[in-house]
Amino acid sequence: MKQLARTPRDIGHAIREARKAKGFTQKDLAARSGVWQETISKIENGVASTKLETLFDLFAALDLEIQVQPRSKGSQNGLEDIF
Amino acid sequence: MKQLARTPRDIGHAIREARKAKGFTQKDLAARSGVWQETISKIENGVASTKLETLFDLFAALDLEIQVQPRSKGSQNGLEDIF
DNA sequence: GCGATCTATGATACATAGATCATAATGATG
DNA sequence: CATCATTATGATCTATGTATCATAGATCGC
Repeated sequence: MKQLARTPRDIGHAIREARKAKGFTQKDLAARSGVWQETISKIENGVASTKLETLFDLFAALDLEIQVQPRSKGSQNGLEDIF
Repeated sequence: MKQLARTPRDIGHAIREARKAKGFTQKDLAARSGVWQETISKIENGVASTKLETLFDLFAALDLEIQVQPRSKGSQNGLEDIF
């Protein structure tokens, strides 16, 4: 399961998906990551721009990592060679 | 050119690489992204945890995007099935 | 529908990221 | 070496992200 992200909102979605995929509640994730449930709620909803530090705390708790790559051409879905 | 990132420092490296690959100075990137040269310097050196917003400003100017994915097992280099 | 769990929201306080200016340090080049 | 471009550092101010507590709203099982 890979998720492209170009906006804070995209990141929020990816986190929510990963959290649910693991069967965690926000409170669970809070406990595992050290980030508060309220903060997680905001992040998942893209309400606020997050600090990288916080993001990586969440990623660690969710066993996620990110890959920095050139923008895939012509689409938002991460598939290349659409045209 | 894909760069794994699990820490703010990793992100800084990726940004510096991408910037140089495009032949931009920090000042160039500042002009294109709206982020100040001084701030870019700090980010590239992993001195400070960045805001996602700022990060995506830089990514946009560098034609980068990120992909959120499960941590690759057993290594830091993004290759799977090492063992 | 009720109660319990889960998520969102509002307020306050504090820490810190980023803008901004000045300047120092470093690096490349004639 | 001297100069110019590039990058780093230091200070101040402002904006905002996060912790924290309280609670409202939503969701789900019974």
